[in-house]
Amino acid sequence: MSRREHLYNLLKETFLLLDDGDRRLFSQYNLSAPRYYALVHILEEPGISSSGLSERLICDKSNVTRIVRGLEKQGYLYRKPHETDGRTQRLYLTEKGQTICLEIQNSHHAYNDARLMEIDETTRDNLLHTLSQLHDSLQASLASDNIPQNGNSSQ
Amino acid sequence: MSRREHLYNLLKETFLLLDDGDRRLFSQYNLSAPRYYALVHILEEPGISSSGLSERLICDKSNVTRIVRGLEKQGYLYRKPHETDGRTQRLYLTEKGQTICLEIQNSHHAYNDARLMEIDETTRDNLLHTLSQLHDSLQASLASDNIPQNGNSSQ
DNA sequence: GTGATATAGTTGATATATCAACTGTTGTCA
DNA sequence: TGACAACAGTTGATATATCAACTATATCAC
Repeated sequence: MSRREHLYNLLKETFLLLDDGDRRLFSQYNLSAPRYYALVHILEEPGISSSGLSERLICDKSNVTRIVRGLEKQGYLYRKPHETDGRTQRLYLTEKGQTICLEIQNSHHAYNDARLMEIDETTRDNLLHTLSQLHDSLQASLASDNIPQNGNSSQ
Repeated sequence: MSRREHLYNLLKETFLLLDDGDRRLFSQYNLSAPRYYALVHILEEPGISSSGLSERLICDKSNVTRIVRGLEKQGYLYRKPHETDGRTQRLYLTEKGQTICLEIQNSHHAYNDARLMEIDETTRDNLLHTLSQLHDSLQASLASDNIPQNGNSSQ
């Protein structure tokens, strides 16, 4: 396996490890990751619309419809029609929703601290720096739509 | 935002950029990432069982049932009952399946080379090294089931 | 050999994700 | 003002993912 292929696999696996830990953490509170992040965004911007939320969650708005419905059923948020725009609904956390969101935020931060404190500070700074470079370069390459084309588009 | 929180977000975003590029690449061939990786594993180990495949894909075997069904419908694989074990089915790629899998593998490798060649070699080696440390440390921490417990399991 | 147990694979329920199509509302502009 | 485009949100179809429950076969223990 080439060095670059190795780096690719390492990045994916490292993410999956982080993600798996997150999933386990959130599930202790009977929440999925998407539902938790929806709560966080509404906490940061009470009254946000579904469209606004879909931009922040970087997902389709139809997905937000369903996530919001679930959180509403759990009693963590409620909707109010927009004062002037009849198309829009504003999203707010209930008290229960605020409480649980803050609680999970705390334990998530603590968890991240614990997980990422295992490696020493020099390594961490180093990683931060080099990863930033890769991140920016990937972002630039995606923005320029730099995906290899295949000639014979096999259906 | 703390340095550790920053590193966490950076890792997630970098992965998402890689993943988004992958998704776009595979979709040029009318395949999803899970279907593509299923093909790769069957190519590497012809005759593998669904259970074996679910271990390699790290997902539930019921998920494999559905992915295999889709690939069968696309004409990329076929099943044969196991010679001695009546419970097991063996999975094989059709010629069409082999062809497309090899084709995508090539363009995926080329794509990875291109994406990851943007950063210079020193940075890449450095990243590889530090990321390895983090990866191993995360793996160890997950293995020891090191997830913060919440006292009041709010349901 | 038979009875308990484990394994392989499927199905059903549900959540998440996308895309396409649709309903209403708002905004534009001629 | 009245047609038309843009936008907000929902629903339906489909794919992916999990878990629980089930069938059928295999294996182990006695």
